Amino acid sequence: MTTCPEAEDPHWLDPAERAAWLALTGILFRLPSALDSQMQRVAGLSNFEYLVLAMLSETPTQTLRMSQLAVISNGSLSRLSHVVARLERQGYVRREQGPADGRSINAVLTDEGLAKVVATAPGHVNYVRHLVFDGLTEEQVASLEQIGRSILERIDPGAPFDPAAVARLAP
Amino acid sequence: MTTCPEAEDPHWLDPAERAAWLALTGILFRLPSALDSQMQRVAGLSNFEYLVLAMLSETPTQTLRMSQLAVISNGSLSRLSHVVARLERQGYVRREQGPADGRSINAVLTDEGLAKVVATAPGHVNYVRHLVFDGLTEEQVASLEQIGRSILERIDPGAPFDPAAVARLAP
DNA sequence: CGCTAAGAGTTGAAGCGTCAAGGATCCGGC
DNA sequence: GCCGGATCCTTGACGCTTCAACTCTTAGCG
Repeated sequence: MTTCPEAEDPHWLDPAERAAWLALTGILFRLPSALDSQMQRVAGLSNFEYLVLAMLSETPTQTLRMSQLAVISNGSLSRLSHVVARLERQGYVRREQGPADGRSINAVLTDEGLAKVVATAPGHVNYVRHLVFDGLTEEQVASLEQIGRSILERIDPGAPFDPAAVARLAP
Repeated sequence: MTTCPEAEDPHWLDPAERAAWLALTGILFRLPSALDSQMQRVAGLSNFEYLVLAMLSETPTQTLRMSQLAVISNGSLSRLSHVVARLERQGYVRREQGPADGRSINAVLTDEGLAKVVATAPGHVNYVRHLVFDGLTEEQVASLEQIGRSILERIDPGAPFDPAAVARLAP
């Protein structure tokens, strides 16, 4: 992101690319809002807060250290710190010292937090399915994955793709 | 968005869908940040601010009424109002009464605003090409458009897809 | 052993978006 | 001709994210 080609070469998008770009930016603006407002309405959570809880819930011990949690939930450490502070205030998460490294802090999902995820997840999945997958063929789903991976690889070369894979690295 | 199926039916995503969903959420989180920070760095503008200026510049008279501009730049009217206020302070945009309807306000791109777009657009397009299109085949580009349209149609049924088409409706 | 550099996490301030409220103008029925 | 509702836009407050310090800890190196 720091080094990138910005050579001025007015080489515009062709019509097919332009159409695709329009569709992509439309998604970029509208899908997060849709997810956020549904989540806010039915669970009183932001989409990112839910994601943090969900990631914790998918781990064997409901525990993840902050820096890992930040990566797999696609957020900065600073953002996560603020969010976990809020979630802790609401009783969904608890923070404790990691045993090995004196610098590390583990976020732990509380029972209430787990209950919240269990209560919220099905509706969330249904909504995602309704907005995205119900309208796509199998081939399109496969294509979407390939396209997404390609773009992600270009934004952040060598970045981990699957959150679960990152979580499994946990000590 | 107000009415949607939330019947609790724990019908999870299959592996292919899950992989696609991971890729899509990755894009949803990371692509906007990447675009925003590049735009901030090279032009001192947010991506949304740039979009507003760009939409105005593509219009024959560099003029669009606020409500239309809000739609084609994928934002709420309130957001646009704040943003145009900032852009006006910077001298890139001017606001004037629409002649026909006493309620309508036209946003007009100033000469400085046009110059800003002209200076910024090539680098932006190159960056978009670099992040997105350089990694995709023709078939994938076509597929991306279809997928995007499908999702957008489901988020907001009957919404206009092509900004240019909306702009052409301008009186 | 110190001593410096790098990593982990937190904090506070500043900026932006959303939401709810409000003022202004237009339209439709009576 | 006028009153009620709808449309267009703005405003202010609040909440969240980012950014830039800052603290505390660990690792490397002489």
